[in-house]
Amino acid sequence: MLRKRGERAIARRADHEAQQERISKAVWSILAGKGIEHLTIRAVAAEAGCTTGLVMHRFPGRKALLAHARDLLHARTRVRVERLEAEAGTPRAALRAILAQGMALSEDSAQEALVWMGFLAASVGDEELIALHRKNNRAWRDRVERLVAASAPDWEPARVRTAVFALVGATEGAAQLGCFDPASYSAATQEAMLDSLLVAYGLS
Amino acid sequence: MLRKRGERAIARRADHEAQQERISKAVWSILAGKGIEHLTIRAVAAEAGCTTGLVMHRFPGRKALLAHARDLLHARTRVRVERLEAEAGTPRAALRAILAQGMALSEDSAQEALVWMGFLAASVGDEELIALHRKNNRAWRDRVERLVAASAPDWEPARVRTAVFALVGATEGAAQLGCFDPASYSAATQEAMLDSLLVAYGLS
DNA sequence: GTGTTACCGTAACATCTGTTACGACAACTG
DNA sequence: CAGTTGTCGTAACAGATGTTACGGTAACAC
Repeated sequence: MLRKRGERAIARRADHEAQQERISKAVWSILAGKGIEHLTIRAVAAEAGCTTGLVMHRFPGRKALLAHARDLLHARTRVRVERLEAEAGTPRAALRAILAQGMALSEDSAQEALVWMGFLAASVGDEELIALHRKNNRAWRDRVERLVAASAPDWEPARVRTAVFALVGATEGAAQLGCFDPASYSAATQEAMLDSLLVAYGLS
Repeated sequence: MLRKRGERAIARRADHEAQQERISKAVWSILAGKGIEHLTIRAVAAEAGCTTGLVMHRFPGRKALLAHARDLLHARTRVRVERLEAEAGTPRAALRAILAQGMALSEDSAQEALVWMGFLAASVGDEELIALHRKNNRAWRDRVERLVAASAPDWEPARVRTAVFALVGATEGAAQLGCFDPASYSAATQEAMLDSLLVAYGLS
């Protein structure tokens, strides 16, 4: 078995985190492929290539499964976005890059959009999951807000905030439209929309 | 019992349509309140104040339940939007009115946004329901496109289309953000965003 | 070797799910 | 008065679902 943590080999210690990650990826896969109605413990176990026993040994229950998968996806998105931001030369380039990353431009990002929507749908009527969503979403909005403020330093805060709302809302909406009707909203169409939006707000 | 259709009284004929409507309203209610995971025949029957038997007598199955509830909501939205459009003095006023109607400005419209998201989440992995979504959504987009074209007659079609995409996407995204985090995205914030968007695109 | 401990798969459990079948009841016809 | 027909509630069914419990196995300690 794997033995990782610490310099000295701690015995009989399976790599719980790696298992949680594998299981969470299975959650994403099912959420994107079959929808939340088919997200069952058994389906997750089958997708992850393990038994329902292992799933239940790693997570206390179905809700924890959803919460962890959500947090993990958020963490992954964050590092990706931070890299994009670091690689960008200017705040405006960074802004465009991270907004584009949030749309359904590729097969992968379209699937991710479906996953986010699944999490959202699962949190209806569940204050705990809604709180998770709000926290993650506010972090996202703050990031966009910071970049907009850096891109237009002379704007008043209120103007920044409405522009951020428009950008965040439009990209989120575009991702949704794009992954349910890619024929109408192709990647090129989405990018054209984003660019026109940035031009319209004077942020291009 | 009620007897409606035809000039001659057709006997023993319950008002199926009214029952379907009542049941569909129960579907909306559950979708907005508890989420799609709790949308069961029994929950719908309880919410509608009838038995599961009646639900199954009115609809061939659960999917038909969803499809009808979705179509009915679309039809209701359409008449509401058409009235708004008719009451508006100018294409630009009509455009703003119908876009505002699609956001989460009131408690009712926030619930509706949740219902739409529930339908969307339910259609993941189901080509039949996705087709329904595409049809309805394209009709919505075409309506916005017509109004944008009327508001800016000298625009090229491509420019119209990207603006429409931005408007439709932003309002859809705003509705989603608004109903999950009303503290961050109040009605006033949403309206300010819409107005700034219309100004930015030269459609105000 | 024996004992111990972590790991995790199997199987069971109670509950819930969509759906079907049957029967009772009421309204209408003749 | 039957006889017929539409209406719809009750109860059952098979399958799925989240969760729990138990047992076996392998790695380690001694």
